[in-house]
This record gives sequence, structure tokens and C-alpha cells, in this order.
Amino acid sequence: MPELPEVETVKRGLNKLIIGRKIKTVLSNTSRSFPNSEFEVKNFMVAARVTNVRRRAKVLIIELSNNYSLVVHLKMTGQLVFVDKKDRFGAGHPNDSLVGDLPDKSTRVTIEFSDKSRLFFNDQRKFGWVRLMPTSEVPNIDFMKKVGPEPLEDDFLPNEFMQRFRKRKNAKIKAALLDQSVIAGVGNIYADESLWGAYIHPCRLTGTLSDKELTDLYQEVRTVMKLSIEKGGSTNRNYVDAEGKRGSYMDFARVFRREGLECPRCGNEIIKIRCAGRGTHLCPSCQKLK
DNA sequence: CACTTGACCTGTCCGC
DNA sequence: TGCGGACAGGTCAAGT
Repeated sequence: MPELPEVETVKRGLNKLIIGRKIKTVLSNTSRSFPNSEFEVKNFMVAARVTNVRRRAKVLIIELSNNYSLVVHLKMTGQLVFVDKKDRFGAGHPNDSLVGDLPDKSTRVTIEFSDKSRLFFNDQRKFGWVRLMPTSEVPNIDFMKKVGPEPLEDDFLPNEFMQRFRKRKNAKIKAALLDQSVIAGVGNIYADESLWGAYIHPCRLTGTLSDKELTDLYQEVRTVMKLSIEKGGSTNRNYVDAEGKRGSYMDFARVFRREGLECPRCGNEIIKIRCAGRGTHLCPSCQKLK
């Protein structure tokens, strides 16, 4: 599921919904999704309050009052859905909700707060995970040590973008965009959308791109992901925000999952190919290989 | 080192 | 209707 805009949307939702709430009980049905021991949960999670929710790349960090944090990666199908005590059986969730009564079959972790409200970590494919650790240890996890800069930060400039991609000259540009150690947060949807915006074929080798093409791509990555955050992210399949609601970026997508339809720029047919091991959407007329 | 591929899971969709 | 195979928002480990 979630790329930077979706994780950012969940982060903003959780900051409105769970700050100050006190954890009462924690239930988990897979050690794979939540490897911490009962001892750790009892001693470093129960009775703590949520103080802040942050995002780094596609990772969420839920900070607790005792200097521990819950680190969450949603991977492909993870959801973090908050249900207030008054919302029974999904009532209170609007019609655009994708989730019904919780917990359901995909629920891996349930956190109940002292006021009976609950936060559910659902994950159909079980690739995602939740991990409790001291807040000071979060920067030391392998992913955090290697992940590249946040592309939407004000101080992330075209020059740094270009320098980072220039080091990956033999990789296909789409593979480099998806590589979280180059820049953070881009996934399959926004890679395709940005490459279309910059008139670049996803299978071009990065070393063949001009300075102008790279700076155009820098702009597109930022523009597309900012727009998506405004739209609450993309609900391609499972993704929902912290209230269980869908995002609407797919209504604005120009190529992603639009194979067989017209390119909004030139009217030629959008195609779907495989590039960098992923399903890839492009306009063969706007995005030439050479 | 740079780069690619397969594995991790469950569910859904498509063709026979 | 049933069944097999391909595919799905992400990352790793292992391979070339």
C-alpha cells in the first residue's frame, strides 16, 4: 500500500486522534507482525501515553510518554485504523470506508486505550510490522541508517537530487526511484506518475538522463506527492487512513492503472509493462526509450 | 561495489 | 462453478 503520501496521511490522522491517550491493553496474534515479548509490552507499553506521531520515509513512529516508541511499517497491505469508543461495528465510518467491524480477519495487533477507544493494526499479507523500542534506538535500525533524504523537505534541493541519481548510472531510473537509499518515500504509484510527468521512460538508464530531465523529475516527484497528500493518498486496493477512509488520488492519476485509456497529454494509449520487477504504466508516445 | 531477482504472505481476478 | 497462474502499494537476502 502505502507510499510517502499515504503514510503521511495516516500520521496526520493519528496526531488528531490518539495524542494523550493512555494504553490499557495490547493484543497480538502474530509474533511475525509484532515480535516484542509480553514482558516488554507490559513494562514498556501498557500505561504509557501517546505523545507524538512522526514519519520517516514510509515508516511511522508513535512516540510514548516513557521514551519508548512503536515503530510501524505498513508495507503492502498494512492499515492503522482508530475506532473511538462510540463507534460500534464500524458505525461512524462514512460510506467511503473500506473497513467494517474491527477486529477482523486481517487484524494483527489491537491496542486498547483506557477510554475504550482502540487502534487496530491490520495487515492482510503480513509483510508489515510493529516494533516497540526505546525512542533513542529508532535511528539505529538498519532501514533508518541507510534511507535517503525526505524529498518534500524545504531544504531538499534539485542539486542533491541530481547528485544522488548521478551515482546510479547503470540502474533503470524507475529502480533508482524505488530505491529508498537514494531518496525516501517513492513507491510504485508515484514512480510511474512522476516519470510520466517528466517525459521519461521508466526503463531508461539513469546515466542517460540529462540535467534537465533529472530536475524535471525532481519537480514531478514533489508535485505529485504533495498533490496526493492533499487528496489523502491513493486507495489502489486496501489503503485507508486512520479513520478507515479511502484516499482519492487515484481519481487524479494520469497513468497508474490506466492502461488501455488515453494519455491525458497526447491521447495515445497508455500501456503497462514490467520494469524494475514491477508493473509499470506509461505513455509510449510521451515517454520514449531512447 | 552496483544491480537484479526471488522470497515473504493472502486474496483476487482472469482465462480455460 | 472450479482450478491454476499471475499479480498486488515494499523491502530484504542472495545471486550475478
